[in-house]
Amino acid sequence: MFPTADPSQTPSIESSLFARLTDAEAARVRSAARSVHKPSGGVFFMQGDPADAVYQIESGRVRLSQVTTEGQQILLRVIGPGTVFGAIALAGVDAYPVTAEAAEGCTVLVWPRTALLGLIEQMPKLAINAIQLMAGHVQEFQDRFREMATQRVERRLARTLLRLASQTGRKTEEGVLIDLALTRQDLAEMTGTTLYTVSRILSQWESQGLVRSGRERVVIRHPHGLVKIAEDLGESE
Amino acid sequence: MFPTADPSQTPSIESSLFARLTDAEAARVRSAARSVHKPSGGVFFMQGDPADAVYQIESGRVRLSQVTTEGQQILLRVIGPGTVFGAIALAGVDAYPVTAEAAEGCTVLVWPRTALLGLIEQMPKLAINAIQLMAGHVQEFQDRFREMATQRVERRLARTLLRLASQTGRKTEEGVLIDLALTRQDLAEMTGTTLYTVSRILSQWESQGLVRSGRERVVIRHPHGLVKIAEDLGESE
DNA sequence: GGCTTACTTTGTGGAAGAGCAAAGAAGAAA
DNA sequence: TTTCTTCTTTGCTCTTCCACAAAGTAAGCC
Repeated sequence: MFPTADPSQTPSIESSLFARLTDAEAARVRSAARSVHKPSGGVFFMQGDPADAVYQIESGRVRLSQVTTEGQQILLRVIGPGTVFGAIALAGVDAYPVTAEAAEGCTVLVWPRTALLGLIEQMPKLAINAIQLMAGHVQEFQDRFREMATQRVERRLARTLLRLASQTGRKTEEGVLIDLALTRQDLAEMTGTTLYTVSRILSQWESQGLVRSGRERVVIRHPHGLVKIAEDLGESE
Repeated sequence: MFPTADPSQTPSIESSLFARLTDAEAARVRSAARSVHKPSGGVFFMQGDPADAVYQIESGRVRLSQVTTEGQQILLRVIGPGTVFGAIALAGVDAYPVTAEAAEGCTVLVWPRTALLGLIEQMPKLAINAIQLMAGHVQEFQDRFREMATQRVERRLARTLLRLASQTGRKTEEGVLIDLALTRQDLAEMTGTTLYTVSRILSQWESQGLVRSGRERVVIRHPHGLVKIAEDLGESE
């Protein structure tokens, strides 16, 4: 009942590169990578850097953001263990379109682009996995684009929180805690609004008992209420 | 100077499935498809249909649209010859997330999902091509998402028109004619606004001599002016 | 503790754009 | 031709949301 069965809600498949590989194959893929650690704030790559490696998170969280030509920043996603990023390198694009930085201490696997391409040549299942990965992203951004085009801020914010909760939420006795140091500014960038509007909406929700929020912290006390807002169920249960 | 060198402008690579295949390989891939014709308005697949085939346009134009749970429609893209669509079927997703219909009489190549997957197993280059295809879409929608989140309607509309012009525009003595029967409603759905706002902006541009617009018709008379709006170059140059 | 810094809240004003209504074109059909 | 339908324009109102300002609050550091 919580992340809902709404078809438009991004399913967050996060099919790893290793899906449906045999143990031996997985080991082989794994051994082509090296493990790297970054402290909080460390940068994996910057927007514009040559796209020459693919990453998978072992532990920690990574922020993917983008800066517009006018200098406005937006936060595309915050991802956690198991998630692949930088897969665009497989497509022979010259530069990463986003910046990836460690939101906390992170350990990641890194494959040099050419190594992974070589493996794909020999292991079609790996290619299918990569395609699935990409397809998931296409869907996610198509959905978010549509959301952005058709829905109002309050609803988008509700969705952002629900997405974050389902990805990295942790149950506490108070509710689902979003276990990331996200400022109002960050939430605003993810939702496509301003920090002021985020603050106002959260205050309103707090007065309704839906959430409890503090500095860089949001606890969802009544997920069902947020889902109602996210899907505009009006007053029907 | 026209479609611009702005990095955020979607490059529209449209790398076909056939890129970098030898003639023999291309012929083999080609022979796994059957050619199908649809009259204008014909539907290739509906949002929600089982995703069991991949398409490439030989001639004509195809509209890809999506309907939200509330019944709002948006027009994601209008694509032309050479463009692949329905590639999501490769990812083993159960249903197409969009509806594809012929905007005019269309001839397309159709690959059954399983056939193409079989070919991919034997032809790694094909897999890479598919990955490239997907990666292009990820970038496109990431860009459009960012655009939507950070930019105002006027600029988004300018970009929409420039994109359409570069894809399907035809030079006339009056300017670049967008050679598609797109209503104000269609443009609004692509841009993420209302038909009223589109109409107003076009009127304004017309009075400035930038475009000439009529029923389901837009001629860009002064592309550079639109580019200026799309990129907010102010009065420079 | 007090000081500094970063984050958050809230008030106010204003602009962008949505939404409705109604009238005007442009095709299509009869 | 006239009629019908669809698309477009424009005026008006109203909501949403942005933007700035200023004060409040929490965290880190000396």
